[in-house]
Amino acid sequence: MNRQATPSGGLDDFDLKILAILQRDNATPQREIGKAVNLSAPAVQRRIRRMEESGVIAANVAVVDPDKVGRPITVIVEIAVESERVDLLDAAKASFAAAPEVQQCYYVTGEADFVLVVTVASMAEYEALTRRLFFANPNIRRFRTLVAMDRVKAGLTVPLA
Amino acid sequence: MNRQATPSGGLDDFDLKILAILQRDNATPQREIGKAVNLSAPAVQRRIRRMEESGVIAANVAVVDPDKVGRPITVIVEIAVESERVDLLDAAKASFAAAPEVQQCYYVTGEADFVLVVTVASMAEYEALTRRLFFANPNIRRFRTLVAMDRVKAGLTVPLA
DNA sequence: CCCCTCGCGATACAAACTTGCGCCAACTGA
DNA sequence: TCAGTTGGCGCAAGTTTGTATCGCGAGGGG
Repeated sequence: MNRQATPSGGLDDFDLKILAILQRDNATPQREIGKAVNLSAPAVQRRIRRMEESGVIAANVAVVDPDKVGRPITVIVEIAVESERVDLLDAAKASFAAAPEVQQCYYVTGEADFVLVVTVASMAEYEALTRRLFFANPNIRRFRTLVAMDRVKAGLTVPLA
Repeated sequence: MNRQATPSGGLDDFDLKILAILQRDNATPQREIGKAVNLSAPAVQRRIRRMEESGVIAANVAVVDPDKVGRPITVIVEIAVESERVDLLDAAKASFAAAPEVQQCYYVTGEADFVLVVTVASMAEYEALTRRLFFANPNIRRFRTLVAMDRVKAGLTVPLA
């Protein structure tokens, strides 16, 4: 085991460099990655596979521009619940997670209980979503809507080392 | 022009189906995509290329699990500014966008002016970030921190049609 | 001191992508 | 109505890319 100086997760510097490249563009040929990190293509391939199997790489996806597919509106929603009973929270989580308009959902501490990032085609659609997800759930005490005027930055990139 | 019934963007049903697949897994072979949508592999390839060039597909990336690379903490930050002067807002946007810990940044209407999604390794790192991004900027009036206890759902998937 | 294990590099193979070509359908304008 | 034009599809060949196998060298433990 010569994977040296691994601060966490069993990843060495090679893995981190490969991840950084894949995070930016996962269509990069393995040979090119190998050249960039001074490793052979098969070695790169083995490391990628290992990271996919271990879940370090959770998915390989295409990022779609919401504006270009008729979904120009992003809203952030803060939600406060009545009761923090586990079953009720789980039900809320499940309903949020099941909605395709909900890109992201975080259960948080602080003045709110949930924060949602939602993509919709129109405010009418958002209004319909509020009925379906919020007003229909008696455990939701109130929610606060913040409409995004500018999507300054939107990604899932994780800083590496 | 037989691209029929295109509600927006010049995309037909084939394109949308292809997008739906690529959004879930962009390593899917084109041949397999072709079989799924009843098109030949080259046709799929042409459509993908066109969508990449037109920006419908903004990027092809690997999604990295933050937990697995030593960044277990996600926080949502709401920021209120003093002045809405354009140059000051742009400066703030630029500073947020430049920070690698900031995954997402939205400029919003409502009680807050910005919403940030931030990934950090520890609260100490977050504290350092607040100094660097918030306290160092006199135009930031106040900020509210919501620490995520559960990342219920986190993606960039856009609902299609 | 030797053996065992593990990872890397090189090569060979298989699969996927990419390109060029001919065909067909739909739109345009006379 | 009909010819011209445009744009997309499928097929097949060429090329790139990904994948498996082998042997080698470097630690670690018996």
